[in-house]
Amino acid sequence: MEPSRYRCGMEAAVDLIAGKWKLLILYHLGRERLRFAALRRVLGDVSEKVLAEQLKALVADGLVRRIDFRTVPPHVEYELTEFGHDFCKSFAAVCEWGDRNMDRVARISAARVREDTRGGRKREAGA
Amino acid sequence: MEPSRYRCGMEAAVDLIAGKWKLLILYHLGRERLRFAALRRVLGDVSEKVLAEQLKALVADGLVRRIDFRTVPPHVEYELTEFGHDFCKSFAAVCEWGDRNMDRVARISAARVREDTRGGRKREAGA
DNA sequence: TCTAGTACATACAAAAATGTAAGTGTAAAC
DNA sequence: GTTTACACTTACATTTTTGTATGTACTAGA
Repeated sequence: MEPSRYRCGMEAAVDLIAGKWKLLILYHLGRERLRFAALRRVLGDVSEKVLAEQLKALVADGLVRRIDFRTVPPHVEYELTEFGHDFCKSFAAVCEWGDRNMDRVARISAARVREDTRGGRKREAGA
Repeated sequence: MEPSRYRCGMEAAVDLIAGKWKLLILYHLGRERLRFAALRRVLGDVSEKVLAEQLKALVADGLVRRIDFRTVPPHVEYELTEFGHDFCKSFAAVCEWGDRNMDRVARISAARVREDTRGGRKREAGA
């Protein structure tokens, strides 16, 4: 009944950060402890539903800790666990790379959109 | 008409590796130049369609180079560009982290599946 | 001749991720 | 007393991603 063993560490890491928000969430929580609404603001355009789901998953995976002040109206903060911090640190170089190459990546991204906009040309080879 | 600017380098990086295969593809190509079928084998269970799509995107993004020997039957090899290599290097620490924590992550992943199978129960502990 | 292998493309189906809109209960600010 | 804010949840719709099956043009090997 052994679950899937990864072929390399990268597969394990990818398993934890799948999706387009988790890495960003970890990144921001790595810098400061944040409340739900504050986290949403720094992320830009996540819906509440998606953010709640992602956070729940990160908490379940042991990367993030949820701190509930049990007040009303609610006050909840999120922070990284030790495990989460350790993981997050391994992404420091990625973040720096992104900072250095931001403009280039933005151009790549923009070019991608342009490709999509023009109709993709398709060639009919045979009948 | 400036396209969206990223708020941080991490967003830019995420934009390039979105999906669950690209990071793995970059990782493997970072170690050796590979043919399509060989890459598929090291990745494990990608379908040809998906791999072809991902590779096309990576090539379009300038991270991977496609080398076509123009023979028949076809012989094509894929390798990282300089840009791709540079990016890939920034993930070295992530990979190492994954290697060190592989077992723990495997357990987390397994627990996730079990949760899904049984009815999910929720309990929270205060601060 | 039949099979297997190469590197894909294409039509289609299914699954997963994401988004939208509304609701919940309370309380402080206006 | 109405609005705003908090941290969500739920139902639902849409988008994106992933997978399946098949076809292509060709050749080397059995």
